[in-house]
Amino acid sequence: MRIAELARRGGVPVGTVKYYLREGLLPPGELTAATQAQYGDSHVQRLRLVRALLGPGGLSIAAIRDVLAAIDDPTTSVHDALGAAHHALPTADADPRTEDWAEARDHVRRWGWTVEDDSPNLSLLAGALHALRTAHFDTSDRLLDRYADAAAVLAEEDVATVPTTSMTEAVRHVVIGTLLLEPVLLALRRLAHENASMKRFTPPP
Amino acid sequence: MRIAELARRGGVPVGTVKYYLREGLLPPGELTAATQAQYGDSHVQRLRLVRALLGPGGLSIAAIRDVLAAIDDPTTSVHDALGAAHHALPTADADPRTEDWAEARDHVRRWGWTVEDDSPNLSLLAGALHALRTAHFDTSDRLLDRYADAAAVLAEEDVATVPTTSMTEAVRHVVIGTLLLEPVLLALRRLAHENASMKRFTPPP
DNA sequence: TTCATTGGATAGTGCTACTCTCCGTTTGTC
DNA sequence: GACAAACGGAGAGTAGCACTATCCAATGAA
Repeated sequence: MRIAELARRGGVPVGTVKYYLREGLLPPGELTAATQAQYGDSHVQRLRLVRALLGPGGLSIAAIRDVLAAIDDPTTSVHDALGAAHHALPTADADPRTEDWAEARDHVRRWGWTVEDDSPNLSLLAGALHALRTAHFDTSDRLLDRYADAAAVLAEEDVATVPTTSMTEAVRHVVIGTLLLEPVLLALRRLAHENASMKRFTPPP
Repeated sequence: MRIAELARRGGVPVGTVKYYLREGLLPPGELTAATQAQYGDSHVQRLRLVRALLGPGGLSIAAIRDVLAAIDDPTTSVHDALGAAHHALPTADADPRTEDWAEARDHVRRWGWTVEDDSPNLSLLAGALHALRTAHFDTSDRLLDRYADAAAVLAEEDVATVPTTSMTEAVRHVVIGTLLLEPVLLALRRLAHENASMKRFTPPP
């Protein structure tokens, strides 16, 4: 197919496809002449993946480029691909202060989790906890433990369902599952809040 | 205090404070002369709240304005404040297709949750599920049920710990808890993924 | 033959969250 | 009492991002 059909099947304007090609998010098509190229189904799938990561996934163009590079690199291990996905995500702009970072690390240690010492996710947690504190919102260890328990249960499940057939598939599954299930989880939590708040604060008719 | 100290205590440049004043995110100080105003501790707290919502919270200036208006309005009920917070959040730009929306609603019904028929969170869930599908990521009902269970447990806990002393405090607690615990949950899930992936895919030394 | 479409490159747009500059006024300091 | 620094307020300007528009020569379909 040519660029117009690729754009149509991906649900985006032609100009946007050209932009993605320029930015390296889509591999170039196979040139059949100086001004003619062919695209295949793999291009359609890649385009749709880019759109999913851009929208609900909340990634930037640059972050998507990193994630795709990790997916495409045949030497990437599943664990490294997950790391690449984490590194590619929007990190806290300013590195959190040492005390916040230490607090985050202590929590993780308390739960018996093994993570990299310089994991960007530790900075993320530190930043999130710092934000709560500056907003004067008390977070008891008990509350955090519950959140950690829930996160652990979901993560175990996610990792357990990684396909072992092909490394490429495994990497794809881990990256997409990590990134695209996040908005699902947030939406579910908000809906659950709505339900719980309804039951608690509005009297039945 | 005057604007320079307010800015220092909030950790932002003076120009940014002026911008927030202009945008209505901070109430004006008390004028003591034509070019002199006094700010209090409440301004510092409000400024820090704005920064927390802007950074880890991921809200836009306009969204923050709506959330603050709900917090400040003495007639807001706790349930309405939660709704205001949800409405203020970045919603999926395009309204999801009817089939996605119906699927989301069916899931919620299956879990026995009571939510508004036109809740923006339903659109959010629909968009998130649609993104997974376009990325060719299979989501079994069983997986979704696990995520829903986890979300329900956390939401029950969150709603149960809302202070009942003062309505203003309750509204503040609900809004901040809803918005600022989201990045905490995401960070925890990523750390749990890192831990689970480490245990599963890298052999012990 | 005609005319829209193609791949490719460059420049421009709209939006957001600031940031800069300017103004006349006030304050603290010498 | 002089005077530089800081003040509140307003408007214009900036940087980054994700496109979007325009142009070009070459090509394909009618």
